[in-house]
Amino acid sequence: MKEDPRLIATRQAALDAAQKILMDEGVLHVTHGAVSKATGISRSTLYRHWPDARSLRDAAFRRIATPPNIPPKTDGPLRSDLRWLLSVLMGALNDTPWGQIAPQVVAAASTDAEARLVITEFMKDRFASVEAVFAAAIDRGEIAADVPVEQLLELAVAVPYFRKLIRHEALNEEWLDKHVDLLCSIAKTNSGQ
Amino acid sequence: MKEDPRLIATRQAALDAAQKILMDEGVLHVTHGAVSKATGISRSTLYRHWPDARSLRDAAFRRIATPPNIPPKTDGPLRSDLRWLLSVLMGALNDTPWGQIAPQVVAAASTDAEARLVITEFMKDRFASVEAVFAAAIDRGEIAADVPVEQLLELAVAVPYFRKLIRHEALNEEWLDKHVDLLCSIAKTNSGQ
DNA sequence: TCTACTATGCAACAAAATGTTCTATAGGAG
DNA sequence: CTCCTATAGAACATTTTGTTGCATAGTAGA
Repeated sequence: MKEDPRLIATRQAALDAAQKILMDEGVLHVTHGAVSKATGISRSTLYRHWPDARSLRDAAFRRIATPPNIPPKTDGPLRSDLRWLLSVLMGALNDTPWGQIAPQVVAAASTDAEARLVITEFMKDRFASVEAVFAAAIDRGEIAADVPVEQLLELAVAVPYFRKLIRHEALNEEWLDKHVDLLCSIAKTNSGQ
Repeated sequence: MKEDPRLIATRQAALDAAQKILMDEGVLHVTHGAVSKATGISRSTLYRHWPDARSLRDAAFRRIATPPNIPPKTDGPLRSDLRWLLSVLMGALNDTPWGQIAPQVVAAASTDAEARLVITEFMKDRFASVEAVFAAAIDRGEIAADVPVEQLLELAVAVPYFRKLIRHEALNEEWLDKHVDLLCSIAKTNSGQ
């Protein structure tokens, strides 16, 4: 049995609006009333879909926070693979809802286990991708087997997040080049410690 | 003319409670009603001090977000100076209200110019401290003059914040040692690029 | 097309949170 | 002791939040 198309349409329109409100005005303003006014959907219908304010906010979070699962390239030289992957991450932070919403999720995570789960899952994927790139480089003998991969992973991902979420500075091609340069340089000189 | 001691006492007690609520339950629960119930101060008095919910929350934020201004040590070897400074930062993130509240400030910053200002000011101080450490090391000839200091600064600060705020992982002595090791190693091998 | 089902809109309602205003009281300053 | 002012408390208006019943309209299936 298929779902009633009206359910789907309502949910979609409501979450679209909730997402926009979340990004533009912050989590405080994501309410049934605000979504109703933005969409024309009646409050009672919204309450039927999401029984209270919290479930509505959670739904908005979860919808945005679904990560685009990106399989890493591991064929080129390390520099090329790394640049491609971080370029995708940069694009996601700059141009997708996730980039705008991440700060709110981060904050929610400090008091909400659900949001914390969203983040750790998301990060696990990120780290796995970057790790695959380094592992391939080690397999190819391009970098030593004993480079501190864990730390490199963290550097690779921490810096773009820090710049974007905390410092509110631009992530652009120029920065990306420098960042990749530094990572490669570390990977190639920091073995055997 | 001095301020009425009752004003001071009320403000302090109220903000103490607001701070605790902010950390324990999140910004959503910082309300005049909640603070009144927690402190015994009447709602009307609280409204006299902070005319609306937003100003109360802002006050709670600003009170916590005041950074402890830490002058860096620049006399020892680089490794020692760096470790001392990052150890203080680690301590602040682990054990002070700032560490618990930072995620909320980060989130607020995405829609609130005031919060954004708090963060950038705070970060400017952090960066200046770390920069002083590197500059001293360059003066002593301990590291080359052309190491990419800007990037090193960012690495030094980004990683602890990322671990704490986003990954919710522990900052401990073991991690600190590794982090400082890596930073020194980068500083000493990455000149002239 | 006809029928049974169900999601929606709407209005009325209850409950709680959010602000406002007034008055009596108590603490602090000179 | 006296004036000033901050607070407590209650009464009140307003907005937000959540609930319920009912008429309407869209959907699926025969």
